[in-house]
Amino acid sequence: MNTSTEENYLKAIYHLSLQSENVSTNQIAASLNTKAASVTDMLKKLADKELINYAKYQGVTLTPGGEKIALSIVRKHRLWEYFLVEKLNFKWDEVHDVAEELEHISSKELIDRLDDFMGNPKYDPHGDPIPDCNGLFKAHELKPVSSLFLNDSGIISGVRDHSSSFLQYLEKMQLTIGKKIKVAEINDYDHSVILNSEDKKVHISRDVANNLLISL
Amino acid sequence: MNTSTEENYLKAIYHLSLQSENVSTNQIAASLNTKAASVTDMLKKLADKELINYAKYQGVTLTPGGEKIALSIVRKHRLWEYFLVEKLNFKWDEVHDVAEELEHISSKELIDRLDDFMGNPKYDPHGDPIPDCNGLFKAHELKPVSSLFLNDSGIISGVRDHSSSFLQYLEKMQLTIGKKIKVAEINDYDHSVILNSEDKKVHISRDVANNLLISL
DNA sequence: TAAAATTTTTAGATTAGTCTAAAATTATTA
DNA sequence: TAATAATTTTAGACTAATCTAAAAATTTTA
Repeated sequence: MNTSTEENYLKAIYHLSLQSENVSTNQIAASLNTKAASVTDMLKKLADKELINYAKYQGVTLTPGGEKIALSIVRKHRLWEYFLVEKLNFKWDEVHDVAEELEHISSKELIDRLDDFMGNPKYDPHGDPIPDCNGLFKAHELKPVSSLFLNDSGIISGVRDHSSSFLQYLEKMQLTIGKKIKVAEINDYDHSVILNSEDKKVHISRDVANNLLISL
Repeated sequence: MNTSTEENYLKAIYHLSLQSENVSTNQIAASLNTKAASVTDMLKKLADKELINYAKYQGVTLTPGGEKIALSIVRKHRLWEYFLVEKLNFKWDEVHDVAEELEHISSKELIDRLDDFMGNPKYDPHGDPIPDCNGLFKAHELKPVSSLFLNDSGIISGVRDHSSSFLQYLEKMQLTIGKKIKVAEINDYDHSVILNSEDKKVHISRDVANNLLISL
């Protein structure tokens, strides 16, 4: 078994790997709110366990074993988020911290039964795909609202920013997962966008448009 | 906040306190599968935090603050056990270890919502009372089968031994929570007991009779 | 391409929890 | 009640994870 801390490092490396091939010590330190020196120590430990490929100064990648563990943590995190929202009526901006704790409960039996109990959901409350018990998942084909052209339309299916302030903002604007939207206007000057959603016009900034993801 | 380890010590002291007024270092060591020296270290720490009353060589008791924390852990443990059995179809002998992990999830909001989700159950799958969100609970008035006389009857409402081997044995004998039983025969020689349960006779040893609890 | 800036690693401490072995205290019993 | 036994505490060491400060390596830039 691995410690929660090791699991958190593997998960962080997994998420960072989706952006850049080789993940740097500083990137990991930033994402875990820790110091580079601490990261180096842990990288040595994870490399000894053959969970990451690590060469001094060269950054890291996950080995297949490390990725398997990372995916099991992601699976647990997303299934617990789904449970909190769908069964316990938490709001989508309230679940992250609790799921960060729950994801380290080790029982595989527990998580597989929880998955069945909820009907094997494919996406969590933020639209992120939930790996199945073998670590497999199919991601939506998502693009940011900012990449759409005038009169393009789509369905809100995910977010790039998971911060509660962003999620609360979307909630207030009624731009939540599943809503159908259409681009009514694009402002050339500041790249803000006016959307049509359920017969109402919603004006969002370039930043928001960049972090709001659509499927067609 | 306290660490999981501190919580485990407080919980152990709480359970041991139900048996004997002052709890000894060795009792705690045995119940946590650790060594007396480790316990002494932790007792100092808990005393510094004013969670226990501790005088060298004299054993410990919980302070009101320590008891409050212990009860919150017991509440979480029992509610999670109820969830595992009632919602996820675990058997009553399979839930202990998972609940030992889940009881350390810190969110009070989570556990109070879980409580509501399940309809605020009063007893866990082993018949132990579940403290409410203020730490209050009413215990069943329970007595062991071994204390009954011929032709006495009652309802199986709890167990003294929580080991999975004992629980599995009861399951096999169909002596589970809620079953009505009547003492059909008491063997003077070995104190074994023959029970009538649902028109069937069940023969149990003195040991089993001692660990099986009845309400009238 | 050499100097400067940045990133990463090493060295050495610190904290929480644990351990063994030895010393101190308390309890038992003869 | 003095010797013995049992329990408890202290002393000193170890592991996991973290930190600061300094050294080493890499990258940037002029």
